[in-house]
Amino acid sequence: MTSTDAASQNQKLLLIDGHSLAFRSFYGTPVDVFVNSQGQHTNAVHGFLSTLLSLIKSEKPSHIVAAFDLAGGTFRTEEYGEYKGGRAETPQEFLGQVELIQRLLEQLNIPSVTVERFEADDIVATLAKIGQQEGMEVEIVSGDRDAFQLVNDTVTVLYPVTTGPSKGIRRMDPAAVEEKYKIPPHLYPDLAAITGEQADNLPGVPGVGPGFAAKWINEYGNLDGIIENKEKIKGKKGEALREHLDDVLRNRRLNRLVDDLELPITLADAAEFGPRDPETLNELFDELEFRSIRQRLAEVFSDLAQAAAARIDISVESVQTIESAQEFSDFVEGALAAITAAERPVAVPERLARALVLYPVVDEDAAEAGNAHEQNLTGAVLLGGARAGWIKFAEIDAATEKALSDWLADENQKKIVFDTKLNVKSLAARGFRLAGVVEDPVLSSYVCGHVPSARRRFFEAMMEDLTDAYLRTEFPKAEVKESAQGELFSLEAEVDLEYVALVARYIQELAYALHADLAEQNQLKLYEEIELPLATVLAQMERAGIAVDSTVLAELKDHYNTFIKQATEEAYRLIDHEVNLGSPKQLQAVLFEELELPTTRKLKSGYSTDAESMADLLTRIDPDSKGAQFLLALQMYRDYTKLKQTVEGLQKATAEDGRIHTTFQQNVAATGRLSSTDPNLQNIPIRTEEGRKIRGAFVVDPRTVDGQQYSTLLTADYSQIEMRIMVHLAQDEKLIEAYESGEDLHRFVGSEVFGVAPEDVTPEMRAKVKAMSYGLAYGLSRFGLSKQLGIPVEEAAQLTVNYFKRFGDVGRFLRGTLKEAHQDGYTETMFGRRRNLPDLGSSNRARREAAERAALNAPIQGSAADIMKIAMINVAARLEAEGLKTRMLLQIHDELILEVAPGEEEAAAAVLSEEMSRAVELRVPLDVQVGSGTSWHEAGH
DNA sequence: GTGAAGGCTTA
DNA sequence: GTAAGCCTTCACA
Repeated sequence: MTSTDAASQNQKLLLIDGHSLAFRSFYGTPVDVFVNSQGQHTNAVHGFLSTLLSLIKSEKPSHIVAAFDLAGGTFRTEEYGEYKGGRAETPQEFLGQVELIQRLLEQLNIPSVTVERFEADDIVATLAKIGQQEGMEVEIVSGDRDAFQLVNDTVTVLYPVTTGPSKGIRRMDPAAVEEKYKIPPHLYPDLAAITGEQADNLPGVPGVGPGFAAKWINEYGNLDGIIENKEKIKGKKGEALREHLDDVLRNRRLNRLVDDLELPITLADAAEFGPRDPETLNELFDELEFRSIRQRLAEVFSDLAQAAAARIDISVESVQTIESAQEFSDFVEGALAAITAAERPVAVPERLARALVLYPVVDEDAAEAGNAHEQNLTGAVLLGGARAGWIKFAEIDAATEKALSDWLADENQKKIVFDTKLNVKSLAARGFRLAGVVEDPVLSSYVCGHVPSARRRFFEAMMEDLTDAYLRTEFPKAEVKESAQGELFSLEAEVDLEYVALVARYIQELAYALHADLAEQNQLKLYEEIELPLATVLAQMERAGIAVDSTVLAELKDHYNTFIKQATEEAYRLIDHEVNLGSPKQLQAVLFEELELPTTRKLKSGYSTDAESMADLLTRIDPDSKGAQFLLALQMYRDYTKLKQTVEGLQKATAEDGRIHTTFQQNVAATGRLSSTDPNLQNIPIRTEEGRKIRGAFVVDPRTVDGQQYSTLLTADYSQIEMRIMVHLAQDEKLIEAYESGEDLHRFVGSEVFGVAPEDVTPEMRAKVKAMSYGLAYGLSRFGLSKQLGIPVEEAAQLTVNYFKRFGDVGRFLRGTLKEAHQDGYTETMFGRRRNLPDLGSSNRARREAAERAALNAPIQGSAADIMKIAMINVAARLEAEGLKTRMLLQIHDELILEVAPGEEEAAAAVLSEEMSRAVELRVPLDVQVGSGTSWHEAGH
């Protein structure tokens, strides 16, 4: 193979018929969504760029050229005045968009070629020929069928289909053309000459379509052959052909593409595409008011840049074992100096230029034996650049431990830590305090929109996913070898130093890439002022846990069990046999076959047996019937089984210290909320009296631990925080006033919507507007509202109309939120937290509408989450600053639970309610309700 | 053992 | 209609 062959081997030339793609994009992208504030429509520009980016990503061209038509005549109009005549006038909204596309292409360094008196097609044909001669693969993006004549083994036409079900790019290779037209591509112009081309205003032979044209071509070889044998063609169609032969010949002259034009560019000019100057490009995007697509563009081109650059090895140079205080300080100094010296794929962000990776290493054996909520540490890896140090806790003297301890607690010694919350806990268990964490990939990736799926929340999976996404390489997995017995076991019992140091190096490179992404997305503030400090607060809460009274739990379990037994026996008696009441499948057989009850809503297989369906069934059947009695027994069985399971879960989760230590997930909820697992303490029952009893088992710790006692539990919750945020964001003066006056909001809204005095608002009216108001924050539809309230859809629709008539600002706010979300592809909370919603662009209606509801809710729910997080940080800081021993234990979205030290009751209540209500200043007051008692049940009253 | 389906709890 | 987590059953490895 010669060197030229090698060079051209992977070269691919992408040719774009600019006007054609612009037009296709115009009709394939909603026109009313893409308008900038100057009133310039930009939908064609957006669609064009979007297609271009997908093509660059999927086709990986080495060269790109766009060809455009010029205004004014071409050699074709000179020959035939009506060529392309009779077209509808260009839509008003399309005007100016081609110029914008050309400016965009210029910024992307993609040549836009025009030639006087010729069309874009001719330029494309010329370039296709040149590319082919150079041995390149050629792909032509064009919605003009004339381009099909260029198709051969190395030239493909990518034909955009912008509407209909088969939306996307159709790849027209020789086989595809032949399949569609039953003739080889080079004969396509012969066929088109006969049938004519409506789009070009070229009439063909009347009554002859592509079927007959193809038949003739196959019979006589080509158009010339047909003309030679024209007398042999019989019937009306033969007659019509002979009559319109001049048209056919003219069509054939006009649809022949010219492939030997003189062009103002060479192929070399097409090879250097990519953003020219980020600032100018951003200015153009600002002008277009495009947001989300910038990210896509950056991704596409950073992929290219990374693929083009030689892959940089992520490796560790040396691992030094640190055994003395002197070695420790020498190492820290050396590692800090090594940061900038190391070779790496990503530049070091300035804020991380003097930060070392801290990677505490878990003792696997001890971890399995000990309790799960704290890891047992065997030592720690420190790393700067490619230099690693290893400190084994068991093998250092007091002076070394002191040096390490001081370094960990010094907030001026900056650290990069993967999972701050976990490591603050683990280090605390060993008596170390951790401060100065400036980067945590768990949190930065979350803020950047990376929400790990439930199954990929563990360390290795996250490292794999983030390494793939940000470093474009593979994360090396821990080695697992087979033992002689064939069992799999990890070799990490004896710490594999080389490996853990390498992991630290990957954490470092991820930190750099993620931190840069944070800065780019303008989210450093949210990250540094909320998420990072919150991690330490949460670590303290998890470490504290909440005390439970195991006697109460045991009694509750017995209590619930008696009802379960009663319900089970009653159910069996009614149907004369046993059945597993926990099995929906078996229940279906009993209810709908044996008892022949009316059917409920359909599921994938069978009919629903859920509580709502059962309640509905009860209203439809004779209350004295066997069926009704069975349903009542089932309801009781379900209610009490659920409660018993909850109690059992809590019993299992109670640690040796008599407390339950939940884990707060800080990086899994799409809106910015926390979640709680192992066990979930955010869904402890409250709505029924029987369920509420479980809250009585959560108590203030009766014991004295390390000389510390506690006297009460203190709870505080925000009242109607999401409604208040909606009113604030919508700036609805009437609702703001209602909140300021301290009036019952739903009563006020009810009086407005139903046009009665506030005192005349009935409970039904109040319930309706309350559901409506909350529905708004959930992106409600009139169908959802009608179902919720059990009223006809028309009444729900009328209610909505009346609501927005009175509170127009709320409607405007919601519409504006949706429009912005569509434009940007994401929503933002008051503090700039983003939620990406790629499904807003889905062609699947159900998915799109679900994304729209999420878009309406995310800014509201997310802002509430932000506010609570700020309050938590401030509460923790105030408690510490005032030297109080009172501590925070739980957060349940809009509620905080504190354990109060004796004598601090008043001070703690003041701190809590003050910090919660002043976490943010809104146009409406943030009411906080406080309660206290010796149990959660009592405090919640 | 694993994963989906169905069901239920919270804010 | 939003956002979560956890339980049991059942079919499949």
